[in-house]
Amino acid sequence: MDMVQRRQQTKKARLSARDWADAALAAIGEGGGLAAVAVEPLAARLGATKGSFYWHFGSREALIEAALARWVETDTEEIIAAVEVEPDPEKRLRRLFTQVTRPAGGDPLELSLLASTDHPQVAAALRQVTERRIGYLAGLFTELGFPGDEARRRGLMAYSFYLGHTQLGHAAPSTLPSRKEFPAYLEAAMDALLRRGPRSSGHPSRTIDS
Amino acid sequence: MDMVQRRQQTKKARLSARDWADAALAAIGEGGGLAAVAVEPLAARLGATKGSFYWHFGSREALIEAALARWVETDTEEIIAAVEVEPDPEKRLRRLFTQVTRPAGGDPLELSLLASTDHPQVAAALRQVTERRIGYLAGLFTELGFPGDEARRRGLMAYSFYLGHTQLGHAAPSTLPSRKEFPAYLEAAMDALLRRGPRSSGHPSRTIDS
DNA sequence: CCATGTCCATACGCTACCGTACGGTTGACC
DNA sequence: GGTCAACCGTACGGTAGCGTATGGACATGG
Repeated sequence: MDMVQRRQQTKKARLSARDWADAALAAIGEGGGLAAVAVEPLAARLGATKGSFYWHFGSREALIEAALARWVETDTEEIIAAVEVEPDPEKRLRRLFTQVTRPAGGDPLELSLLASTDHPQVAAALRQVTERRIGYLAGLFTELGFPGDEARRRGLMAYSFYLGHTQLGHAAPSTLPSRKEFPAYLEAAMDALLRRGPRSSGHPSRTIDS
Repeated sequence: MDMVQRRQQTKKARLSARDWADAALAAIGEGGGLAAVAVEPLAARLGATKGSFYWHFGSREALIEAALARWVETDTEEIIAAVEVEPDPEKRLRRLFTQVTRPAGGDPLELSLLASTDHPQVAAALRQVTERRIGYLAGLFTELGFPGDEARRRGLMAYSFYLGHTQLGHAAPSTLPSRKEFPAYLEAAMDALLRRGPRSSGHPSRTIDS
């Protein structure tokens, strides 16, 4: 009847602040957006009570802040790092997009955060990762030989496309191409983003081959 | 001191169901998303009480439904109609995007709805306008001479771009081009969407890895 | 074996909101 | 000028969540 037994059976392990932060992120991802970060439901989910929570955190806001901090550093950098192994920048871009845009779905956590911009902490976190990502993309296009302005523009277009696609996958998945048509769709998008051409000087009439 | 005075001073006009629906939409647009549709705050805003509300509507859900219905038919169709006066499809596309993507901001109402997809009614309304808009865009690209598949793809890309841009304008406006750089940015985007190239059918040339 | 700091449960008050009950007002029409 | 239905205010009960108070339980070092 001692504690060793109880720990094994009922996993009554003590909770850490990180446990709460992770639970908060999980809850956000599962639905309801930021509103899902509610102390009492989370406590129930963890098999604990508010008593535990208010020992680790001073308030709900503090939990949100901790969870967001965790998200900012884990989410974006991991993907970038995973893609950086590829030396060729064009292949890197393609790999990035095949990895990050799926025929349906998309990261629900990120979606929920995008949907909670009215909260100042979330807005700040979002600005941070957005700038990081667009910066990375712009760098990619620079590597591909585009001049500064144009690289930035294309980075923006690429990220806008990603954002919109993610949004679509969540709000109207039926409009997205099926799994079979998807490669052609992605290829068309990459094509539009990568093509070089004589713009800004006249009509976009001529089609430039490579 | 009598009622005539009061009516003139304090505009104590009776409220209609539409007044409530409009107030609901306004509240959504101003912040908080769907959560801003709360009976008691709306009542205060209208200078009335719940007693009035529950005479016109059976529940908060009924109000949401009414407000969404109103939004669906007014918002999308108006813009399409306004743009349809232009006969040339390419100019129509450009006009559409210059009208709908601004250097910052974007329709806050639409943003808030996008952020409330967890609510089933909102999800349905969103699906409806999304399909309508993508369909319209695809039709535009068909008019421009693209074959069916490709037109649909470009319509999707165009709408994804729009969605992402709107999202960016709300979540990280500082990343968007300034008012001065904006025309060039939009032009680059139109250019990417409109250019015809050697990849519409068959295999994706040799740009793909291997 | 007991003392102390760590961790947690229980119980409580507070606020914001939904929905209901019911009585009062207003205005059109007879 | 009375009547009836449309319209609205007030008062109430119910729920969900935040934050606080307080008394344990449990481990660990003395």
